[in-house]
Amino acid sequence: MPELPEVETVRRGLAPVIEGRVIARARVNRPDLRWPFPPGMADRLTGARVTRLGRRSKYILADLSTGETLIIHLGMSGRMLVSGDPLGLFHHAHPAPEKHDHVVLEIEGGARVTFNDARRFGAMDLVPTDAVEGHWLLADLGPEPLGNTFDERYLVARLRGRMTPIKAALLDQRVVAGLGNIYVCEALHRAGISPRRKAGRIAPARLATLVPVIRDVLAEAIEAGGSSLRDHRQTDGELGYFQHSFRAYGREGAPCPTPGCGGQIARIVQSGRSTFYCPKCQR
DNA sequence: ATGTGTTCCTGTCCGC
DNA sequence: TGCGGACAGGAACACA
Repeated sequence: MPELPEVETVRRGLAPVIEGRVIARARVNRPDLRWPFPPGMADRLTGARVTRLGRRSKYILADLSTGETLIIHLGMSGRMLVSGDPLGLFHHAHPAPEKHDHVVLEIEGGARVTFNDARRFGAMDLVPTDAVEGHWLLADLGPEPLGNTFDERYLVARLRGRMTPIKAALLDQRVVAGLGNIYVCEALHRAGISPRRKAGRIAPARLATLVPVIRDVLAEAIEAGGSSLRDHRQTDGELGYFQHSFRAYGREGAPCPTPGCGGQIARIVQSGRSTFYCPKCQR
């Protein structure tokens, strides 16, 4: 499911279509996703202008002229597809409705934004804009990995004493917000750190190398439109293509791409989730 | 507090 | 083809 690069890709595709525009009509086709929609959500969206489309971690935040903000999480399989873009340059005419089209926003001027989420692990909520940071889903999030407060000092201090494997620590959204299974595997491979190593037992200098590596892999993935394994699509329906640049994720049995390593990518399970890494060059 | 396992839901793929 | 099981990009929740 979408991690930070996929969510940012979706935000960037959505922004030119809805930022500054009015939601002419909102429609919900079921009462809930992972949780019930907030009361009267469709009515509260209808007629509102989207003043700004932002992102925090894996959440898309649509600030509205009504003083509220629509919080959107794509869960594992959520997509936001744009159709009928009046510019006609990037987006297709309205396609036939699909199974799992749960929320549809008709934008003044003719564009349509459709939220489709087969597995329904996604979520939406609508709260006063000044309450977004304190929202229970966002309140405990750690720093943005591409932001200034995520630096070597922070990471070393934050992981001091932690006995959990570094893989699990980086998946913990309170430590750093926005990484998921793919980009944690990719970052650890690039840093040459074993995913099994206890987070608090890694030498600070080695831990510090993770910071630029995480930034790099996320930036490259955003540049590539994210990674499409099965569900992720850009807002125009196109695939992302960063999956072609994976060095470890999903490559069990393949040769390790590290120059001169000669090892083989292995798959293990850590706290119920697949980890891909090279046992030879990741120590 | 910290760490781990389970759970939500649907779709797809692989082996028999 | 059909069927069962494993697995999937998240993360809240319950429990040791």
